[in-house]
Amino acid sequence: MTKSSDQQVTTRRRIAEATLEALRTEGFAGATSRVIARIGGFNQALIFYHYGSLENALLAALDLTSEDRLARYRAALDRVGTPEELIQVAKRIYREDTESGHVAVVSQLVAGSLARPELARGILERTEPWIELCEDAIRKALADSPLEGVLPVRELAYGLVSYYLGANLLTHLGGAERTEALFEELEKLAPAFAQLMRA
Amino acid sequence: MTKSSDQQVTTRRRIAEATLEALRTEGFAGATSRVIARIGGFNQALIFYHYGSLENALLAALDLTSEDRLARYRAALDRVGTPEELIQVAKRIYREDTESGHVAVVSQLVAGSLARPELARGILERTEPWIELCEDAIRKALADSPLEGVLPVRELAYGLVSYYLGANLLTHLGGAERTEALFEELEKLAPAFAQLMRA
Amino acid sequence: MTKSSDQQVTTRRRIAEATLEALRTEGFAGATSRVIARIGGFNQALIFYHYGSLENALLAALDLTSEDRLARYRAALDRVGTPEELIQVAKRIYREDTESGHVAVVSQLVAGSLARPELARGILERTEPWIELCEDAIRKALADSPLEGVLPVRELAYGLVSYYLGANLLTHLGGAERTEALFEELEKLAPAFAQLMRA
Amino acid sequence: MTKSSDQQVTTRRRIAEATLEALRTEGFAGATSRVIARIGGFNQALIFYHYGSLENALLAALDLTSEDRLARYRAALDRVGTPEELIQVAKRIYREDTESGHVAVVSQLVAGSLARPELARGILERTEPWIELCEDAIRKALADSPLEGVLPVRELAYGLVSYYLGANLLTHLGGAERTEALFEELEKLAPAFAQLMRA
DNA sequence: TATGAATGAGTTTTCATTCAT
DNA sequence: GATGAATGAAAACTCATTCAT
Repeated sequence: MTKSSDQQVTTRRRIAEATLEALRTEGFAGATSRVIARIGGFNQALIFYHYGSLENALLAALDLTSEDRLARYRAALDRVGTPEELIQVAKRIYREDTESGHVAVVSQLVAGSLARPELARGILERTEPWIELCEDAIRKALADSPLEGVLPVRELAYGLVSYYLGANLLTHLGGAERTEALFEELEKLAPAFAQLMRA
Repeated sequence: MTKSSDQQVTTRRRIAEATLEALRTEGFAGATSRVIARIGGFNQALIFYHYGSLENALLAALDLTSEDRLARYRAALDRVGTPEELIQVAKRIYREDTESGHVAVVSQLVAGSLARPELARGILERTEPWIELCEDAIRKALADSPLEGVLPVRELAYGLVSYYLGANLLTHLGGAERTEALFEELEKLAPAFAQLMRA
Repeated sequence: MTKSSDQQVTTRRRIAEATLEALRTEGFAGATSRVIARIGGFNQALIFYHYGSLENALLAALDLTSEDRLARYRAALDRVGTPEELIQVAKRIYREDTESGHVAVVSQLVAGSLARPELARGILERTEPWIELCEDAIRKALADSPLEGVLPVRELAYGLVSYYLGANLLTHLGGAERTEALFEELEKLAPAFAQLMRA
Repeated sequence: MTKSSDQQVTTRRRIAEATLEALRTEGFAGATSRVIARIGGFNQALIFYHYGSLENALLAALDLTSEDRLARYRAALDRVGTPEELIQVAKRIYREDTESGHVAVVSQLVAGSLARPELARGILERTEPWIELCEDAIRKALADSPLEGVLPVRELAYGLVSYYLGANLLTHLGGAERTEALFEELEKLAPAFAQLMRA
């Protein structure tokens, strides 16, 4: 790899990181080229030089955080065997995501993209791997149970992703504890559910 | 009631209605004071005279649509007795909301409020009656079943509202059929679930 | 007329005048909203409030100078009887236009509109009365001569307007004396031409 | 000539050609360094390395097309003897120029240079050979006629160039047929004019 | 009560040009 | 000789809001 392409990679990444930071701290409406440039310490025009448009930079920021989270979750799911464990992992993921700001960024982008068809398309594409992740999770949890083959896995996975998005939105409106409470209750119910599944 | 206060009520309502229409047709980002004034056929400044800020007008628009829908849903739920019926009602509500544009407005507002704490607070407050509605619905569906008193009604209700919000967001990003598909599958499963409940 | 509509007229006019001044002193490329606002002593946004777009303001400026000049020329032509007088009037018009900056503005706009179809349309429309003016002039000069009915008046008029535009462009590139020289020579030839016409 | 200077010539020419193409297809306003570089398949900075500024590159493009056209027209004029033929040649030249895009480029440059004194100077210089061409043409058409020595050849030549420029501008604003119509009429009149000249 | 006019601050994007390599 | 990266300055336009009337 030559020096210049090295540098390009670095700069592109710096821009994506600044964009991510802007989304985290200022939200979608605040992630303007000016703000991103100030955060990253570079010229506004650099964003357009490297990404062509703000929207592309926003998608790059989304990729930055998503790829990292996806990898982590896949690893976590590999160690999951029972429904109880699944709920626990889901709860941990939600916490981690909330604390790291990942979900904040995702929900900001999803919400903000409502008015921008181009951006919406990019985001919809990026939803796919998450739905697949959920599918795998559900499939694993149901394996060797009487529910295997009965529940509509693909649709439930889509429902889970929908729920996550909505929960994040509400969390940001100020409903964090209530989402936590739901997890707590589900955790309590999990053993009963597991028993049911074995029957 | 004097004539002037009469007229004030009327004007306030006209503004709220124009705001609602703007949200429906142009989305949150397009619901600017200029657009609202054009739709309603009045002066931009009137919005600020009557509501003090755009955000308040947006909340008034939300109230306008919410009160109407809430009343309708309460009536629908009064006639629900079984889980099967509940699912059917939920599906019908989702369809109606989607077609009427109500959910579009709600999700636009929730999404748009992410960056505006003032607006976010107002919207969170207005979530409460919807959660209560869901609570009642769940409670009714579980009545006289072995699950009564076992499932965490309040938390599940919050989860349902979260899901609705997320589903709407994804619907607007272009995932309408998939949400429909989930409802179809749940409808098929409802009888089995009802039977389970009776055991 | 109410005060407010009075004021509106005044402000619209102030904007058009500032735009005209900007065209005169800074040329088409320099007639930006910022420059116009600085010249007129008002806010940039005011231009868009009153005219919707920069192009409309530019056309308003064109109208401002054109209407005035057209009226003047019509009056001058009313007093013209012979070809000699016509040439003299044409020469005087060219001088006045050059000195007043009218032709500078027109050629700037015509030139600048090459890249802007919307603007070009507006300008083309405004060419019509000038072509008609030339038609009248030619027709009058040929009246009762053997050339009457022989020369293609309408086409020649269009040719004259074309020439004026080109001459102005070249004048601004630095060729003023040469255009003047042509007028001088034509003036000398006019008597011979007049005599020819009577034959 | 060394290899490197050979290559330099080639590159300079490639740049000028790309600039010409940009002027032809995108107009003056669209002939930006970015566009030129894209068309030519080289780096933006190369333009400045070889020509110092965009304006110089634009002038080089003008030279490229002008030299070619000039040579062609000189050849055409060599075969012209009568006024009838002259009009025909003029008409053909106008058509060819319009179709080849040459006049588009010239008028774009003249128009665009209004606001740039440096560019204007360069373009004015390049007008000279065209005026001379017209002078030769007129002189030839008048040879051995009673008008020889009477008409102001140099001034008329300048007038013709002015007219050509203006006609091109108007053609681009949308008045192509009208310029054509003038040529048609002049063609019809040419025989009468020729006869007059012989008298 | 209602409005037209006005504005400061902001938006995304583009430009010609420079510079280190 | 050639290039990718970078930038300051500027463009047209929009916004929520204010204010005098």
